[in-house]
Amino acid sequence: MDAAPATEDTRWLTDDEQRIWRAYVHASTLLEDHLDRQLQRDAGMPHIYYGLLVGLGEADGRRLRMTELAMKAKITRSRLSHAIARLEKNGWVRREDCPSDKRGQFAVLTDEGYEVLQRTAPGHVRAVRQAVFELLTPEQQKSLGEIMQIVAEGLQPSDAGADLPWLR
Amino acid sequence: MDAAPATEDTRWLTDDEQRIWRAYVHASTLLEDHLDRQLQRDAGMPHIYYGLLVGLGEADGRRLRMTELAMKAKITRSRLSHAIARLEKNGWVRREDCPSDKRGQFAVLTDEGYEVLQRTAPGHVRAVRQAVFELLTPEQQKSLGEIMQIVAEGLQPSDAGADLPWLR
DNA sequence: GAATCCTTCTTGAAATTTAAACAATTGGGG
DNA sequence: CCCCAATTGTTTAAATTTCAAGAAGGATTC
Repeated sequence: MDAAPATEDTRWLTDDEQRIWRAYVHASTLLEDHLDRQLQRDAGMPHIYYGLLVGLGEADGRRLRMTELAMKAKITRSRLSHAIARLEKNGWVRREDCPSDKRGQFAVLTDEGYEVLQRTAPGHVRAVRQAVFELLTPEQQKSLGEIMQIVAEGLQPSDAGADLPWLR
Repeated sequence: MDAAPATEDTRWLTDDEQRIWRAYVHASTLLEDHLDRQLQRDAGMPHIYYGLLVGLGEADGRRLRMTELAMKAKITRSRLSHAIARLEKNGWVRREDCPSDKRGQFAVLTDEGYEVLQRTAPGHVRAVRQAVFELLTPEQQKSLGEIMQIVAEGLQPSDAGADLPWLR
């Protein structure tokens, strides 16, 4: 809990940058709250848990290794362990041992979990549409995608091009 | 935990919309995690708590009614109560009774809290710069601000124009 | 001024997340 | 084969958030 070097003068945010940053923080907070409530009400789980079911639903055999799922969802393995335990209690996911690696576990979407997904997906898509896409012009949508792609890449550089080390 | 009307065909997200939405979800997740870790490490508190101190620091007399602070930070009063209790233990905030409303409480930034803010703000600003502003063109920054402003307004309509009810 | 509803804030319990530590297994060198 | 570092996933406890309920003061109504 130490501090940052105050030696050199800090380059503060300009007024414009402040407005932009605050708009982002507020909007993302409100949006996440909104979607959490929508899904908690209609599907009985928070947004991140819903994302786990979606991830499994899209995977081959509706199953994924824990680590893969954690990476896909951008959460820690620890957090995933707890989340899957909860979803298992709901009967929406089950675990299976990995044959080729005795340490490994698969998280598998159950039929019941798949039904939950089918039943609740329309409402969630509608919520996202109403909160975001219906309010933005096509240009703004495109811009949002590009911006978020850049930010994500900055925080979690993908290995695209990792086989071309001389380009780095 | 009921579902949404599957009667009418759902209007799913297009491929483009999917990409945009996923980019947003991933980037915002990564960014919030990143800032939480940065502030937890350097300031000993999560991002939202830091925002509370900032809110108080900017207020007249470095104090705000609980409800005002909760609205400014976009969190529930309950969550704020717990958060302020924690910040009080740290000695960074103290509570004071409101003279004009016996139900009311002020959250007041202490000198110690102010110092924490001063000491840690440069590092936080740097983190935000590095993760966002340095990666975006001026046009993208402007666009981001506009988009987030729109989304926030959609989820939490301000009362701008509330005195012109005939316009609604 | 009494009844009633609303607002303000807190509380306690349950759910979730974080952080750190751990067991089990794998894979690579020597 | 043996040693050792890295990987995989879980577990525990502490911190935080959510949810529902409630205490207390204020505001409105009649």
